[in-house]
Amino acid sequence: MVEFTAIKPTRISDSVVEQIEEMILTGALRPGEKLPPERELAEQLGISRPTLREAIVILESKGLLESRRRGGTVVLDISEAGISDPLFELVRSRPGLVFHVLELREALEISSAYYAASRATPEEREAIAAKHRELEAVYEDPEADIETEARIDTEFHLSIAEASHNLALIHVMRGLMEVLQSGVAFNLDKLREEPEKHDRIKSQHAEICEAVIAGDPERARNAAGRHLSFVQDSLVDYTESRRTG
Amino acid sequence: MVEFTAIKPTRISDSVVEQIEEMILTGALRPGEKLPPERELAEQLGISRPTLREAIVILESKGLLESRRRGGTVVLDISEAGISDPLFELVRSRPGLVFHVLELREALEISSAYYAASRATPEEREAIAAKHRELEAVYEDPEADIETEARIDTEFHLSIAEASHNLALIHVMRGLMEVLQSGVAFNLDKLREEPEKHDRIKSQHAEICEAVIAGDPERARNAAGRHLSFVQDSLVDYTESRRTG
DNA sequence: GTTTTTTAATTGGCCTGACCAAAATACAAT
DNA sequence: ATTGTATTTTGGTCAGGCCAATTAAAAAAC
Repeated sequence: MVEFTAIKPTRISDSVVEQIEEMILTGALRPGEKLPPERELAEQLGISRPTLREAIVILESKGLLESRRRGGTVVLDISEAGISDPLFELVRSRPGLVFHVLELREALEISSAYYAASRATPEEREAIAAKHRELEAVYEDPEADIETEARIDTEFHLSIAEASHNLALIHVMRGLMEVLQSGVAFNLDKLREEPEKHDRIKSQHAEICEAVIAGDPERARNAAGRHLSFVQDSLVDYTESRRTG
Repeated sequence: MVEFTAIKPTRISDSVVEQIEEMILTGALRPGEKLPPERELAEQLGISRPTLREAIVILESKGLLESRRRGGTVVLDISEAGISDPLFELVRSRPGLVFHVLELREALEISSAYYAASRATPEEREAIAAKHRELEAVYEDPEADIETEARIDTEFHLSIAEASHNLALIHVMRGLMEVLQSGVAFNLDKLREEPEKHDRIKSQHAEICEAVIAGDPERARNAAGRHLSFVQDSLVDYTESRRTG
């Protein structure tokens, strides 16, 4: 008995998607270029407008096109598209989910800190301390840009996760931090611009660092919890204030 | 000078995409389930069929739905859609990582229970209670096979995660439970065969359930923590005893 | 009575044609 | 010249219809 794979009759809109996708990828359609108006293009392709629109909205959801009323449909920059993690896509398309991700991060950081305090090797403790010193240095440096600070911050937290000796935890944390940093980080960065909050974050980092290095799991866990709660609350405040005034 | 961010008038099809997407991600729409016929659904949503179709083809291109002529539109298995999770492969190749996954699960369950107790709607609380009753019934049924019990068990825990209203949490929990169930479940199932431990798990489930339904976040969090700690410890015991004797 | 064939109903795929509203342009008025 | 007002372009949406695949029911054949 031979096995046959189910065949899917190609939908007309799907082949249009492929066609335009290829034109964009090969450079036949360059970023910024404008597609013909829907009515016109539909006629050129010999299909109806609703069908063409199906293709267009798909390409739009893929981040390859953008349509504006009266403005036509333009090709976007491909370099801004990409990344396959479904979670990433989700958050990118719906910024409100940052809070979900932060809650998840809180859960993970608490565990990370706890296990790191219990299990970290002397080398790992030293690595964490080193990252923390680096972070403090960036804090003091008026020249340092916000992006560098965010990167070091992330690395500091990841170094703790790594010391937890839990591959699953590390795996998820890595993905999470990536999501938070690319495309959403601007939100978090705003926090750093408020000196008062900046200072509290600084001391929270120090506390986590000390607890982990001292090998006090309970204290590390609590410190991590406080830190993430504070970040969440601050972000809520910021979002609120921007919304209302 | 105030800064204004460009606003894009939401397209109807996009909001439908979000709506259905969320229903799938939260589990309101389960894999295999069939959507109403396009004409009917369009009427329910108060929109036209072409517009609804735009939403459907987008979801199809994302791998969340599949439409067949005459067959209707069905929800695909999200886990099969994004095969990409490396965690799965990792655990498969190294069974020792079950403990890592269990620790991660502990972190997630604690948060899930906490937020579920805070945020669950009456419907969700009832759903959780129903799953728990189902689980209790399986406990009593001497005919029930271990596999069914494991499945219901998983569903019970997932129903709590879903009530947390946190998509990121749900997303990771789903993947985790799948990893635990396929290929590693045999380990956990052994626990059920020891009557004494079985009973304790049973009462722990009851406690989590009660706390979540009562809306007591602290108690829910603690109950979840105790449960997962116990599962971990039991598994350590079992692994030890098998290794030494 | 069981199997095969025919028929009918359901449902996604596609089309035509139209109206609306946002936005850019051209034009008129101040 | 600047402001205000039509006009036109163009995406967003709707309405209703036809086609074709597929399944389920009914009829026919065995």
